[in-house]
Amino acid sequence: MTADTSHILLKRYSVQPTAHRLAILSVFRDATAPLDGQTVYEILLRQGAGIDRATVFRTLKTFERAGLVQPLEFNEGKVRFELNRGMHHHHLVCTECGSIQCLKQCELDGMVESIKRETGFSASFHRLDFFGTCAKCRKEE
Amino acid sequence: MTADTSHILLKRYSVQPTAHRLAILSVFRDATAPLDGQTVYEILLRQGAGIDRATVFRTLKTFERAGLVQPLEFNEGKVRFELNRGMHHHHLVCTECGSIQCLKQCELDGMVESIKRETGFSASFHRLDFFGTCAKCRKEE
DNA sequence: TTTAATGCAAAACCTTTGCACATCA
DNA sequence: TGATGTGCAAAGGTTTTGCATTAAA
Repeated sequence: MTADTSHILLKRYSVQPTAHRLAILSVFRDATAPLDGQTVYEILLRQGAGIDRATVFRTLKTFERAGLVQPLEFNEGKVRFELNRGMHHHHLVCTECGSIQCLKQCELDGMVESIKRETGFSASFHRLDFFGTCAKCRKEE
Repeated sequence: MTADTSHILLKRYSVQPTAHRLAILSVFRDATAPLDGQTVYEILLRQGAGIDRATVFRTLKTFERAGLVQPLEFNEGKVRFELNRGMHHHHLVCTECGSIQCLKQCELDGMVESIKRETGFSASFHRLDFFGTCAKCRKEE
């Protein structure tokens, strides 16, 4: 991913592409798991970016409202975010090592339909996360 | 539900049944939606119970560890809990009025199986919550 | 020039913790 | 008595906010 595509991506989501926002977006593009605000802030500091924590949190809210990232909660007392890469999916959260894997896709469209039919509730999005023990931790026991 | 059955319930979960814990349990039994610690605390104060906030939060952790309640997160910056009434289920969270309904049951056992087969991840529990607009709010628009 | 983004400092909010005292087994 | 629960006060961690300054459209 070049800086150019990041620039275009922000514009597509109607987010003004500043240097800080491009940097934050880049952190998410490099990430292998959803990140919380404090972690994003620390990564940027380590990269030598002079940025304020408040800016990071404000930007995450901006990204969220724009639909660029999705908030996730894994029972940690904080909110993580992940890039909205088009393909909606779910997570496997290992309660031993803390690793978070993504499932390839979501198979709940039928469920959304039947909920609407039966309850009148119109679900615009959903979250499905599995908590348990990952393959690696299972072997180690 | 009598006070007696609450007493027995706590013992069954190996939780020492004190007056405060019975009161907190009773709040959950009367609740129609999952509750966060601060709300439980305020309900108890309104009922005239002299209890400390720390005791409420400590008790919720105790209940959670004992398996008596389940923690839930709905993107609110706080944790809600609901009584573990045996029947595992999911939620419909209205993003307009904030109401939370429960679905009758869960149909994801097959998915848990296929995840284990395909990824080796052993899911001991999961969370599935739908966010959108409830029937009432849809009509009002 | 007019609007939006940022840094700084402070605060808000939810939650946890240390310690002394009270209560239960 | 010995272990556990509780109140009080303080602090921890995450996130938000007001305001002056800076940068962008």
